[in-house]
Amino acid sequence: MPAPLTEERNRLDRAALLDAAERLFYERGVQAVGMDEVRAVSALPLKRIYRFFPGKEDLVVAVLRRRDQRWRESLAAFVELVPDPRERVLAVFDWLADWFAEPGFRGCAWINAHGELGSSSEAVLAEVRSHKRAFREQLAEWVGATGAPVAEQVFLLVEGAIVTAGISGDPEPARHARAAAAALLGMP
Amino acid sequence: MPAPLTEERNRLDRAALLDAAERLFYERGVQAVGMDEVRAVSALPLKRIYRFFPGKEDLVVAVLRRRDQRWRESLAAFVELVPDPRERVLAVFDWLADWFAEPGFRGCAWINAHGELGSSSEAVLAEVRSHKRAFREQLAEWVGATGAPVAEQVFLLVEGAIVTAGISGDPEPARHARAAAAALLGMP
DNA sequence: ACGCGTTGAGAACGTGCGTTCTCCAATGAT
DNA sequence: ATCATTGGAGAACGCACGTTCTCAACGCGT
Repeated sequence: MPAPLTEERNRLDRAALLDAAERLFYERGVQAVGMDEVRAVSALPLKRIYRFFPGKEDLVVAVLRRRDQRWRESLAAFVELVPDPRERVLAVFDWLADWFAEPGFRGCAWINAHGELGSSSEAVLAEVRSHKRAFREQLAEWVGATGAPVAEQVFLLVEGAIVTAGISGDPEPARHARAAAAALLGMP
Repeated sequence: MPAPLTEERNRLDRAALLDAAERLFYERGVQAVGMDEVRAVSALPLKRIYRFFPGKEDLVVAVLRRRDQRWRESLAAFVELVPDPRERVLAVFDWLADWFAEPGFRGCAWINAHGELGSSSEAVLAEVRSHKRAFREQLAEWVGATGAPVAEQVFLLVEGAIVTAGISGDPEPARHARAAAAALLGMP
């Protein structure tokens, strides 16, 4: 019964591949990273990489999709510890502040991918829009629970904060966006 | 005295080159456009292009710099027609709404360039930061004139609206951001 | 122990990039 | 008219990419 062993190894290697690709793509951009570098960092034969994903575009999409899961789950796990609806919305910005302060933070992976590939890869564009839609709905539920009809506005603050922190390299936008969200929620 | 004629032709050709490059880079991304395509669209010999700009990176920076001038001047000309300070700030979002609705709108050229080249080109990164700083200061003056200390928050709303409109292809974020700005300015 | 199908490691391939070089026509001074 | 110099048009170069191919080593059923 080597079959289960093979499957287990597949799972691990696939994860290692996505780890390597995600790190490289996020740090340096998709087009600036060659498949050979992905191979070197993942320590997987090129042949096996192309068995997992038939082309680079598929790898990019898979990276974004897995990151979407992790990113939104991590955010949800953090903010849902906060019981009060309005404080819960503000906790989103506390989570952002922690994220912005992480070493190697370089803005939103989906926005970056959109700028780089949004016009040339239909699949990447769809994945970016899917992530943004999912996050927007997630956020809209939390904001909706406060009773204030400002979900879209809070979403724009989050997006602005991520982009600005990514470009400036400064986590400060999280605090300003938090203050703005508090005002919109009627918390003086 | 062919010198003045030559200079005039240089000015025109340089403008045609920047026009071609700006259109191509914005529509399809910088890395997706080859210098040969810039040559074809600008109808200039490659040799002359490389006389104007020693490398593609210099061309990219020049495109961003000229666009920054045009973009901020156009915005200022629009909003400074409005005398009332608070209405003037809201006019920024009306200008954004018009921009978002233009055919071929594909988000913020500087944010896109940052996602694509921010980690590999120091010169592009500096140009992007310079544009964002200049715009932020411009906006801070207009917001400052209202007396409300919310310049940074309004800036984040603008950035969020641009990014979101660029990804979704929908100009609606301008209206939501406008409503949020009005609330922050204390306009019920 | 022994074939035999599968895998790993990396060379090879075709393509397209940014950049430079070649060559010839046009121009302007003598 | 001639000749030196410039500038245009595009071929050529070197390189790096995504992808595919080669071939030796290995594992497993018999």
